[in-house]
Amino acid sequence: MAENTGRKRTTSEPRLHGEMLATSLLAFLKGCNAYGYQLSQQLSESGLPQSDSGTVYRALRQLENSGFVSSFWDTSDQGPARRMYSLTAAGELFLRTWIDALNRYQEVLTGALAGFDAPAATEDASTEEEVT
Amino acid sequence: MAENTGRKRTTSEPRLHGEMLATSLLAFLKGCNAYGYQLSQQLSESGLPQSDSGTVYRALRQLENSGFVSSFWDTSDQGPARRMYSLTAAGELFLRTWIDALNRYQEVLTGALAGFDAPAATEDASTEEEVT
DNA sequence: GGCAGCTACATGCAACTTGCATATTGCGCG
DNA sequence: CGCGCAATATGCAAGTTGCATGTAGCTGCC
Repeated sequence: MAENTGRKRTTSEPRLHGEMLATSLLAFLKGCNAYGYQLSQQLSESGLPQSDSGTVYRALRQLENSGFVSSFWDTSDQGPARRMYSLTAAGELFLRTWIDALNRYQEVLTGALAGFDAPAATEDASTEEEVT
Repeated sequence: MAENTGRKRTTSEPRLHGEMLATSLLAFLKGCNAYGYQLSQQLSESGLPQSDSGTVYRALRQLENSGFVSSFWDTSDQGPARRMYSLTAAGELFLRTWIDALNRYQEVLTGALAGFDAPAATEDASTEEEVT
C-alpha cells in the first residue's frame, strides 16, 4: 500500500522552503549562533509556515557551501554532538541584499492591492497626490 | 558548441521563480488582464530580479491548474494568438493570504537586523552587566 | 541491565521545479 | 522571399523538496 512516496501534489499545508527558508535561517543566525534542531524549532514558533526538518538541515549545508554560514561540531555539552552554525560576512551581505529585493517585491504586491481598493479609472490616472 | 545543457550552478545572476514569481504575476493581473509575453516584460521593468520567459509561461499554466487565474485565446488583434489571463476570486484570496505571510516573513528578517544593531536581552540574556 | 524516548543530524526516493536552448506559428517589411 | 519580431511552448539535465526512515548518543525508569 501507499504507493505514493515522495508526493508533492497532496493537500498538505504549504511548507517554507527555498530562498525564503534560507534567508530566514540567516536572519536567525544574525541574532545568535545556533544549530539545526534549534533553528528548526524557532521556525515552528515564528508564525511562518511550517518547515520540514530535513529540508532545514539541507538548507544549512547549502548555505555553508555558498559561504554564507560556517559550522563546527560542538561536543562541549551533553547529548549528541551538534553542528553549530554562525553567519559569515558574506552571509550578512547576502541577507541585506535580499532584504532590498524583498522591499521591491513587496511594493509590487501591495501596489496591486492599492489599485484595487481605489477603482474608478485605474488606467493610467495617478489620482492621488501628496497633500500635506 | 555549448555542451553544457540545463546547468544551474553557473555564475548567472539569480532569477525570479517559485512562489515569488507566481505571486508577482497574480499582482500584475490584479491591475489588469494580460498575456504572458506582456507579463514577462513587465517583470523585466519592475526592478525585481530577471525571470526566464519559459518559466513565466509555465508558472501561468500552473496558476491556471490551481484555479488562481483563467485564460482564453485572444485572436482579436493582429499577430499570433495570445492567451489572455485574468485573476479569479480564488487567486485574489490567495494573493491576500500570501501578503499576510509575507509580512510575518519580513518581520523575521528586519527583526534580526534590529536585534543586531541594538543588542540587549533577547531571550535568556545574561543580564550581568557591569556589576561591580 | 534493558529499553523506551528524546535530541540531533542525515539520507533515499519519487515527484516536482527550473535555466537554457530551441521549436513553432503568424505577421510586417524591405 | 527571407528575415526578424511577437507570442507561446517544450525537451533536457541538474537541482530542490516532502516524507519516511536510519543512525547515534544520552536520560529516565523499572
